[in-house]
Amino acid sequence: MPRSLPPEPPASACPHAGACAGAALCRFAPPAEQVPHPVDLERGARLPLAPVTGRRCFHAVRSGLAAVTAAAPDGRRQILCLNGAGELVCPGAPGGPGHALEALGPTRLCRIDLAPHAARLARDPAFVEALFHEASEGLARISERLVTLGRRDGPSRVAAFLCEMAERLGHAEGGALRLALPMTREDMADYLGLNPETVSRLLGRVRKAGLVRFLSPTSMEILDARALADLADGGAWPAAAPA
Amino acid sequence: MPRSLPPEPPASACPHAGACAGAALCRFAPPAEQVPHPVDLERGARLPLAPVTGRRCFHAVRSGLAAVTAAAPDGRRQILCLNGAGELVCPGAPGGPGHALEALGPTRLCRIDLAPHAARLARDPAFVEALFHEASEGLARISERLVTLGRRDGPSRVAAFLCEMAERLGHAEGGALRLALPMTREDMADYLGLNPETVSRLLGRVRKAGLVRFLSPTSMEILDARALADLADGGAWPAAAPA
DNA sequence: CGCTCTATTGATGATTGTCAATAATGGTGG
DNA sequence: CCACCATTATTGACAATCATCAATAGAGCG
Repeated sequence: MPRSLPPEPPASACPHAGACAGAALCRFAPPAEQVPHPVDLERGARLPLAPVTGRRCFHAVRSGLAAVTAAAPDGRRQILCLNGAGELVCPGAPGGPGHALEALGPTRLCRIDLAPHAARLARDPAFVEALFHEASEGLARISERLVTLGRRDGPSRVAAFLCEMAERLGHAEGGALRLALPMTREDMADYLGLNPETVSRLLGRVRKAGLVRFLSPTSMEILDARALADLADGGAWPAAAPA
Repeated sequence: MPRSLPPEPPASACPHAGACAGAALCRFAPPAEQVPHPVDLERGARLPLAPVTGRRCFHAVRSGLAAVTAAAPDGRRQILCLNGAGELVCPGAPGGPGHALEALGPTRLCRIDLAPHAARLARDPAFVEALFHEASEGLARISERLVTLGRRDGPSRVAAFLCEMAERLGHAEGGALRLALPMTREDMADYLGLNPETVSRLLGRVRKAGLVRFLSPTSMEILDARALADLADGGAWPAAAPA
């Protein structure tokens, strides 16, 4: 699995014959441009995010998992947002030095280059409205994350993370909710403002409490989503499961 | 001073005869609407931020200091962004329960209600572009803050905060850079993801190191902006000043 | 002048980070 | 198919940071 691309979602409203998954911006490309521009990245591959190109060239995640990352002053990485299959990488995201779009696993992107049509599109209210809508969504998501990093402790962050990812990327599998996250503990730490050892410890506690079951370090089943949500909201740990 | 409004900046490009300070959106209001809609708030006053109104009704800060706040699951407050005189409260900011625009001191806002013209403006690319531009700016600022909360320790957060506010709200005064912040330690703590006692301690350390001088708890002079910037970027503390 | 809210400071504990060692995983090549 | 290797994950010990509780001091406002 690791060397090959993960499965792709079904075709969507995107005119690129399903090549771009749910890219709200594809429809503004003229028919001649409506062909997929797939970009395959392997884990760790980074695409620089320049402020200029960010408004003319967009990426939709077709499969895999991509992260918009920033560098702290001391060089450490902070993941600003995660985008799974079917999501558009937030337009208006900050670009510049230190910022990049990074693949966390084997990832296929659909590149939407609207630069040749920038002049025309800038006068298309529907296009700019779509742009604003996406930026607005991104703002709402990152605001939620700011609250998480500013006001939640470790257990709450990890629980909230699992809930969020389960909702966005999980899929039912024999009655249980299965979640395959192509992320290392370090990736999670960089997303949550913790360090990898702490993430590992907290995932261990969540496992021992019987809230999740690990099939591998990156694949798990959510056993008690309710308790997880409670924990995310500052609730207490449930008693450890007997088994 | 506390009961009266702080001084206002000079008139800007805003057509409201300088009533709105630098509001990029004012110019889209028809002439009949180009009269000030001042809203005076005293410290602690909160305006609910609904997702719907957020796109039709905007606020520019004419004087004072306003904060977009969110509530953590446990009820604690997290300040998402600060807006001083001359700044437009970020459009596209998330609304909904727990979110509000709160005055941190006596504050006068200029309310820009474009709801009656929403239909027309939605078809004006220049308007939507201005909206996207503002949302994009907000996204860049909040991303920077996410890095701060996720990857900076207390001293670095406080130093970065002082640098940021000095740049945005400070004014030269007899060779020194003076900064009057209408914020309590608790406000700063809610902005920085710390608690008030920690903020107080860290400000004390910054003071003892000779980087700032306090004229009152909310008014200070930046004595060594360079050392402050170094500290914000993870540098070491300079030796304590003799005096 | 006194009152209330805010700020400071101290003592203490909990959480998290750091360093280090071991175990497990996943991929590679024999 | 199995052994090997590099990377990742886990776990422990310890230190540093930050939060909490509490008491005192100071500021702003009536």
